Amino acid sequence: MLPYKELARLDKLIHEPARLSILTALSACTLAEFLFLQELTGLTKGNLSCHLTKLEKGGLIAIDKHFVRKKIPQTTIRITSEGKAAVENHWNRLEAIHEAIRKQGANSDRRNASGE
Amino acid sequence: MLPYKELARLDKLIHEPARLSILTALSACTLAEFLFLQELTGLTKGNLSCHLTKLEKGGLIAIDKHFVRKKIPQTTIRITSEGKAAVENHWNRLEAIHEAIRKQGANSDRRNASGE
DNA sequence: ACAACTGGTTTATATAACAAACCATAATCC
DNA sequence: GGATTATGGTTTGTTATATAAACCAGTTGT
Repeated sequence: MLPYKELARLDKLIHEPARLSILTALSACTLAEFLFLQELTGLTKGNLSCHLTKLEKGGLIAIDKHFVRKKIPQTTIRITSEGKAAVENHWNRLEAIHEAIRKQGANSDRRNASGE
Repeated sequence: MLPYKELARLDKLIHEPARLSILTALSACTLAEFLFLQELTGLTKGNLSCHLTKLEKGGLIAIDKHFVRKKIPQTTIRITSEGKAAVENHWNRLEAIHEAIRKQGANSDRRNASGE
């Protein structure tokens, strides 16, 4: 596909900054606690909670809500294999698109679609 | 700043896929016609129009609406110097963040904030 | 004259992001 | 032992956003 079109059509579930941060962070951990993830990303709890829900619905992460010693609530998150593949793929595509544009972009100084 | 925080706080005016595509395309042209930009990015007219308005309000692009031979309406767009700097900076930051995470991310497999 | 096309803009809607308020339990203080 | 604060989040509400669909003025074709 043309690089600019590909760029314009990037998956926004993954591309959104907060979620890209979450997913990339999770790619580097086997398991992350909610509060750890909050500190890493700097997001508010409410915000993080919403983004996690969205990512879980998309099948990119798995959320486990449990209690420590049957008392203290604790939410742990891990990335799914699909999630991991999706983030890696996203970063690779970003890089590839940017590279493609850098190479061919120099001689694309046309003002209209027909090249008139 | 910590790379995950920086990632989560990226400027969304620039980062949004359609606008990143528009800005990156404009960086490679001295001037672009509306329809040319539409073909490059694959966006609908209405959608493109809205994104352009937003980018203009942000001072990243300049829009010139005029008539060809006093008859045919034509909208041409060029990127401002601030806009050009902002997109280049955005791509550079994305790359730098990704690189930083790749380097230090390997040993960040901690489950909680305190490193307990 | 009427239909269809150009080159867009405006409007409407559905979704999104985010902050603020909330809630249950637990530990702390007096 | 009652109130107070802290922990670990979730729910709710507001505002902004992205997108499609409808529209519009002018022009060209028949």
